[in-house]
Amino acid sequence: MNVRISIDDIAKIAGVSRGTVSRAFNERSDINAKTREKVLRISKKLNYFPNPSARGLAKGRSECIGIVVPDLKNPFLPEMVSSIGKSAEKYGMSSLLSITDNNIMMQEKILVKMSSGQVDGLLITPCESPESIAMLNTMNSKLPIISLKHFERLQCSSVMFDDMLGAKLIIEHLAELGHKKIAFLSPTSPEWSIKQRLVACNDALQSFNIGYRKHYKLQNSGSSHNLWEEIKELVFSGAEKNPPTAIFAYDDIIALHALKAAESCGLKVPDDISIAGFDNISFSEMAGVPLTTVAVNSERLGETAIDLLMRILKSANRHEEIHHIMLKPELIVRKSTSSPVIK
Amino acid sequence: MNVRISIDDIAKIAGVSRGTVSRAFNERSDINAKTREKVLRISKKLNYFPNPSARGLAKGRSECIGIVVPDLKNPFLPEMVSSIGKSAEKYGMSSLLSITDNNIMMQEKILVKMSSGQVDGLLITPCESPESIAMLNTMNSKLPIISLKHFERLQCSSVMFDDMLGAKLIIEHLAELGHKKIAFLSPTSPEWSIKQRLVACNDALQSFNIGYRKHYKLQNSGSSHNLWEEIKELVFSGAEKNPPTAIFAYDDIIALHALKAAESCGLKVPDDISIAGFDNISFSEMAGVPLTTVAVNSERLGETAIDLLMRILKSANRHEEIHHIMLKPELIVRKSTSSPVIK
DNA sequence: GCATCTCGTCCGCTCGGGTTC
DNA sequence: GGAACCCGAGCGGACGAGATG
Repeated sequence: MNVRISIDDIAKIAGVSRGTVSRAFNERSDINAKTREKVLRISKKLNYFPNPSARGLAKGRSECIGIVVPDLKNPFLPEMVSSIGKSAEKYGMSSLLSITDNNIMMQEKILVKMSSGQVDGLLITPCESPESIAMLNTMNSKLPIISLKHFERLQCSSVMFDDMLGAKLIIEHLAELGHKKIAFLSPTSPEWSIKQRLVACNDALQSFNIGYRKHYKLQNSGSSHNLWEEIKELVFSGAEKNPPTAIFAYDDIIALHALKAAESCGLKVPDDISIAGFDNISFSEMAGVPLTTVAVNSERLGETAIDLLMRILKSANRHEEIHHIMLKPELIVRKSTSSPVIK
Repeated sequence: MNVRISIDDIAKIAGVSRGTVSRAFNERSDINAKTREKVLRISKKLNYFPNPSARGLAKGRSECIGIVVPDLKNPFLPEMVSSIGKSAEKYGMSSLLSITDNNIMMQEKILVKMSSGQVDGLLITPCESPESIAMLNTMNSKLPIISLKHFERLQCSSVMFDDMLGAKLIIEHLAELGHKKIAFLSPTSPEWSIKQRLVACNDALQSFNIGYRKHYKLQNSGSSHNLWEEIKELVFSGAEKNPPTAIFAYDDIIALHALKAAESCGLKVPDDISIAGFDNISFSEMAGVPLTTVAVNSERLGETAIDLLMRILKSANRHEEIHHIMLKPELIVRKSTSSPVIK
């Protein structure tokens, strides 16, 4: 019943030695095409596949890549994970997924385990703490690591979307529509990408000679259920004396909440206020008012990251290579932005 | 630089034998607490963790569970995957994720590899084909498999939400609101769960003496971008002579598209038409009109599935055990349903 | 000499019998 | 006679030197 079939069984049935079966599965040249075919045919019939643990031990690599993310709440992340997984599969690599919940201890535990030979390389959306960055810098000499965000002082390769360019595209779009009062709406947390987008915002506003600078900071984290109520309070309450005519939200989730907040106050989007997001998650297209946003092709992100990782893994002097790849985002104009209505 | 530290290094530094280091990492009793602590302290300092491949080979198990899903598009799936991953982590198990894209060949390839010792157990949302089911039935004798859906003739354990009860709750809710014309809106595919919900629908309608039976079948698959346009055509076009006053959508995604379709035709939800979904994905709460739906707690699903898998793995006669666990869903009434307005 | 195959060693660890105090 | 530890075999496969034709 539970007999696990091994390389010896296949060898015996095929009438060859263990080594030959091994060669059949390892794309080595010193094996007759007919023999290989025969071995593979028999293996397939018996659902045999070389034991990955034994293989990993003998080869010194696991043929497995690690994916470490804080959560899968923002739809952008599952899209990315899915694309990473499928790209890895193309190289014959399996994917080990771990969720850190943004907990540094958890991340550390996972990284130690993964770097002990469980995976050959690592794609990570890291926690943003000095300890976390220090640890990644250390690990990177043992294990190729690709960060899916970038931070100051992070010394490993990264693949990410160009935050600054994305923000610039949005601000330019809004400014060109004639908006003079554009606010940025983001979580409070000191995330690198928030900082980047804010800087790009201000730069762009300056280049349009717009002096209005408002940065609304949300207390609740990104996926909180009543985020829109907080936004309502923060942005659309009567307390705001000089309200913006356009809002650039840090991401689509926040933009969608802003949309709901505006509508719940009787405001029409985009007539009364324009709203733009970032990420182009699938729901942004089918919101009540389809969202203007910046598209970051998560498919391409995953593919690029895996391609880079595989290139690094094949490279002899992998430790000297650090690549930073910035993917260009694209402006997607939908219905949630328009010229401000003069009243 | 790239020196991989091994059990022997730790043993040497700690002044003990390899076996003792091993015992420290394996919760075995025959080791002095002080010795264990010392070994673990040294290991931690050097970021040492026993090589999982070597461990897997020696132990005959990988301490890894496999998660196989068609995709991560419907937000329900990432939620489930995330919860599975975190629950597995609690047992010290890593999670190997694979995306099949609903491709049977891909699923087969993945299953063969995983069952070759890559994972100790498997959670899967399987492709619905006879070959797929046959393969799972075969594999189940080699590897504990838990299906996250149930089908006829599937002979392995399953953990899932009670489709029929969920559908019943929705129909009862709508009927009690006074609806007499309730339509079911689902994809065309012959999925088991669609069939289940349809049957439960009809049963419930019958028990309320409602003769109106309309089943709208969508051609596009669940996550298509212009699904709402298809719904508009199918349900809200003038062609429909006897339109329903309430729609029960197969899942929240479809319900949200239906919402958009209705609104794009100038219909008010719920005044002109009630709409209900299934799954309670996070967006259903913050849609323009918050969605009445059936909540299936994905956290609990993941946890239950892993608990069951671990129980099976520990059980001596695992091959004789087949468990089917049905989780009870819960009705969530929001704003998208109300009594029909008499005109 | 070349294509193809066999054989023995080793990968890093776990496990349990044997040993020590 | 335990508690705590050492030691050697073996897990399944990769690999390369040597054998065979």
